[in-house]
Amino acid sequence: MASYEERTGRTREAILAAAEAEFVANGLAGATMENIAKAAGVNKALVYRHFERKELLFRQVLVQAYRRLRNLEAEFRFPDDPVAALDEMCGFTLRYYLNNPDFLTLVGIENLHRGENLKAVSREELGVATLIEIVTNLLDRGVKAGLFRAGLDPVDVWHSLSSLCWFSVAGAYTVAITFGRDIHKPEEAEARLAVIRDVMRRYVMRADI
Amino acid sequence: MASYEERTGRTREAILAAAEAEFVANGLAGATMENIAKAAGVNKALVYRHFERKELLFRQVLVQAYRRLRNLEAEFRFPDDPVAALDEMCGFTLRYYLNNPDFLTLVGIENLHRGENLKAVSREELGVATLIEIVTNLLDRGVKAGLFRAGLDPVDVWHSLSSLCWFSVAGAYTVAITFGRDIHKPEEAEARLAVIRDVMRRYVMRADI
Amino acid sequence: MASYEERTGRTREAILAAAEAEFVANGLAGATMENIAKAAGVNKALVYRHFERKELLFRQVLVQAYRRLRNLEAEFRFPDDPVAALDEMCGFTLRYYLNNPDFLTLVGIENLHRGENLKAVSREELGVATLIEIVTNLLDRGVKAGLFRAGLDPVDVWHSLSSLCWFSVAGAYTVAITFGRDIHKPEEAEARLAVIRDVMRRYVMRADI
Amino acid sequence: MASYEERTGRTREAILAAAEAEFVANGLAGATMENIAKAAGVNKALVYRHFERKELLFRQVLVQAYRRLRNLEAEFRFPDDPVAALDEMCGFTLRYYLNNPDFLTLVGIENLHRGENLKAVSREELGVATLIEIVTNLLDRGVKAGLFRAGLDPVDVWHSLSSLCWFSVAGAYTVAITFGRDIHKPEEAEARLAVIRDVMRRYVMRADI
DNA sequence: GATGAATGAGGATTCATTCAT
DNA sequence: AATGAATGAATCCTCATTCAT
Repeated sequence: MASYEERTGRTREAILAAAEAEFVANGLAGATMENIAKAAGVNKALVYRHFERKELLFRQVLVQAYRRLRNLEAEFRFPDDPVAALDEMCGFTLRYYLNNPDFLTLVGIENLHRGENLKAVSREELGVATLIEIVTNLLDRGVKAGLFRAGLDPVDVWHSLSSLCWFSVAGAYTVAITFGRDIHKPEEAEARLAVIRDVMRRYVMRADI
Repeated sequence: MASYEERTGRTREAILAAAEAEFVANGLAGATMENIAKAAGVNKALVYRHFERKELLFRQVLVQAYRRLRNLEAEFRFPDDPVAALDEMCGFTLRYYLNNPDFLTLVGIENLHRGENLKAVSREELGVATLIEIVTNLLDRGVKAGLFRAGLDPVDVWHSLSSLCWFSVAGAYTVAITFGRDIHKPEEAEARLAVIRDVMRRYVMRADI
Repeated sequence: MASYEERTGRTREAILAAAEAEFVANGLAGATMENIAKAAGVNKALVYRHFERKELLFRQVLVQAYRRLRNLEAEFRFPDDPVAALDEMCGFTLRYYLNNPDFLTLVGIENLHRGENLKAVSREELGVATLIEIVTNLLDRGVKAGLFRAGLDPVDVWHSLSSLCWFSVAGAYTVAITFGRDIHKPEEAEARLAVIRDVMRRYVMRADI
Repeated sequence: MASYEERTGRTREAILAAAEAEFVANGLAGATMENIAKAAGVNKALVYRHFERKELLFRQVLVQAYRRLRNLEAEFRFPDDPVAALDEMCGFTLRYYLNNPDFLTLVGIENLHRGENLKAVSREELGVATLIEIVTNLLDRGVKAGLFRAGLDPVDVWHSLSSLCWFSVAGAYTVAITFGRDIHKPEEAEARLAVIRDVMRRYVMRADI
C-alpha cells in the first residue's frame, strides 16, 4: 500500500478545503492558521509542514479554484446552434459564479493583492488555453452559419461576457444596497441573465438579419 | 475664530485620507490603526476619538469614496447627441475607475464583507437617485431622437455598462496574468473602451437603422 | 511634575533589571520576553514599546552592565604605593567578577555572538578611556618610584590582569569539574587571588631589586 | 562484514559533526534539531534514535571536543630546554584556541550553563590527569635545571597559562570593540603570544639569574 | 482636542519530541 | 537503522483598544 502518500494526500485535501472556506470568509489577512488547522482537524504545525506559509497556502487554494472552473469548462458540451450555444455560455458562466461565490471571492482577494500570488503560477497550471479555444470555436461556427459578425476577437468576447456575469455576482452586495437589485433572489437572477444574453447576442450577431 | 472647528476638520480629513490609503493598500483586516495615525501625523488615540472604531473609520472612508464619484457624476455634462452621450458615459466610467482604483478597491473590500458596512449608510448619503435620473434622461433623449430602443430599463443599462467597466479594472491583475491583456497600458485601455462602447451601442440602439 | 517621564523611567529600569536576570539565567536565545515582562510586572507589549526587539533589549542590558563596572572603576581610589595599588587592582577586579557574575555571563554571551550587539554601541558609551587612563597612571607612578619596568603597554597589562581574573570566574564551572579547584569557595578565591597578584607583580616589577 | 556498525558509526560521526557546528553557531537554546539533522543529511527522528535528547547530544559534542584537545596534548613533544618548552606550551595553547574556536565556544556555553552537562561526565573521559602530569614534568625539569622556582603548583601554573590564552581568544570580540586589539589579526596574535610568554616566564623562572 | 503609556488577546511561525511504517 | 507524518507547547511580535495626563 502507498499508505504514506495516501495519508498525506488526504491531509492535504482536508487542509486545502478548510483553508478555502477560511480565506473566503475572512480574507487573506483576516484568515488565521489556527482556524484552518482546527477546521481541517489537524495540528497547526502540520499545516505549515504541508504549505510552508499562509501566503503559499492561499496560492494553492487559488490554483485549485481556477482548476476546478477550467475543468468544468473543458467538459462542457454546447448545443449545435451557435446562438443557443452563446446563450448557454452566458447561462453557464452566470450560474457558475452564482453557485461558486468562493471562486469570485478568491479572485477578488487576489486582485486586491494585485495578482501577486497568481503571478507565481504557470499559465499551463491555470488552463487558460482551453477556454480561448472554446470561444474561438463558438465564434467560428456562428460566422460560418451566417449568424455572427466576422472578425470578433475571442478574448474581447469572453472578457465582455465574463464582465457582465462577474460584476452581477461579485458586486451583488453593494448593488443590492445602492440600486435595490438583489441577484441572490432567483427571479432577479433570471432577469439579469436575460439582459446579459441580450447584450451578448446584439454584440456578437449580425445586425442585418 | 472658527479655529477649533477648522483644526478639527483638517485633522479629520487627514485621518480619512490616511485611512483610505491604508485600507486600499492592506485591506480591512490588514490595515492598522498605528499606520493610519502615523500617516495622518497624529496620535493613535486621536483617531479613536474621531472615529471610535476601525470599522466605523472604514465606513466613513467608503461613504466618502462613493460621495466623490456621485458628485462628479452629477456635475458631468453630456453632449446633445445621445449616441455621443452614451460613448461619453462609457468613457467617463472606465476612466474614473482607472484613475480611481481606490474606489474599486474599497467597494471590492466591502463586497468581500457582504456589504455589512454600506448597509448602515442611508441611500440618500450615497446619492444614488441622481445617477438613475441621468441614465433615464439619456435613454429618453435617445428614444425621442429615434436612435435608441424603447422600453429599456435604466438600471439594467447602467448595470451592464458598469459591469463592463468594473471588471476591466477590478479584475485587471488576474486578467493580465491569465489572458495577457493589461488595461494599465494606455493603448489597451483605449482598445477596451472601444469594445465597451461597441457593446453598449449595439445593446441600446435600434438595430433597424 | 514630570510624571510621564518619571513613570517611563521607572518602567524602563524595571524591565532592564528583569531582562538582565533572564538573559543571565537563560542566554539570549533561551530568554523569553514573556518571562521578562512578568518579572518586570508589566505587559509584554510594553517591553516591545520600550525596547522594540529582544536583541535591542539585550544590547541595552549589556551597555548598562559595562557602564556599571566602568563607573565603579572611575570612582576607585588606589593606595599611594604602586605595588599595593597593583595588588588592589587585582583584588578589585577578581572580586568584582566574583560578585557580579552577571557581567561575565553577559559579556560571555556577547562573545558567543561575536560581539554583534556591542559593535552597535559607541565607545564613549562604554567608557573605555577612563580605564586605560587609570592603568597608565598606575604604571607611570610605579616607574617613577623605580619599582616597575619602563615601557610596559597599559593595554597589555590590563589584558593580562583581566584574563587571569576572568577565566578564574567565567571558567569556574568547567575548571571545578576538571581540575577540582572551585573558586566559589572563599579560601580558594583567596588562594587564586594570591597567585594572580604574584603573576602580575612579577610581570610588572623590575626583576633586579 | 561489519557494515551495519560501520554505517552506524559514520552516521553518528556525521550527526556529531553537524551538531557541533550548529551548537557553536547558535548556542544550546538556539540550535535546532532540524538544522542538525539536515546538515548531517539524515532524518530528524534518527538523531533522536542515536542521542535521545538535544541535551545529551550537546553533552557528547562537548566530550568529543575535550577529548580532541587532550589527545593532542598527550601527543605533544616538548623541547628539552625547559624555557623553550614553556614557550612552546604557551604557543601551543594559544594556537589551539585560535584554531579551534569551537572548543572555546562549547566550553563557554557549558559555563553559561554552570557546567551541568560536564558534571555528568567522568573525569577519566575528560583525560585531565595527563595534562597535569605534563605540567608537573615540565616544572620538575625546570627546577632541576636550576631555571624555575621550586614549589610551584602545576594546577596554578596551568590555570594561569590557560587564563591568559583563553580570554585572549574567548573575549576577543568584546576586547576588539572596547580596546581595539583584535587577536584575529596574525600580527596581533604574535604580539599577544609574546606578552603571554613574558608573563609566564617571569612567573615561573627564578628572578635571581 | 491631543498625547504617551499601558494592556490583553491573538496570530504567525518554530521546535523538541513522538508515532507509524 | 531509517523515514515521513503528526503533535503540543512555546515564542516572538503585533494590534485594537483604553487610560491618565
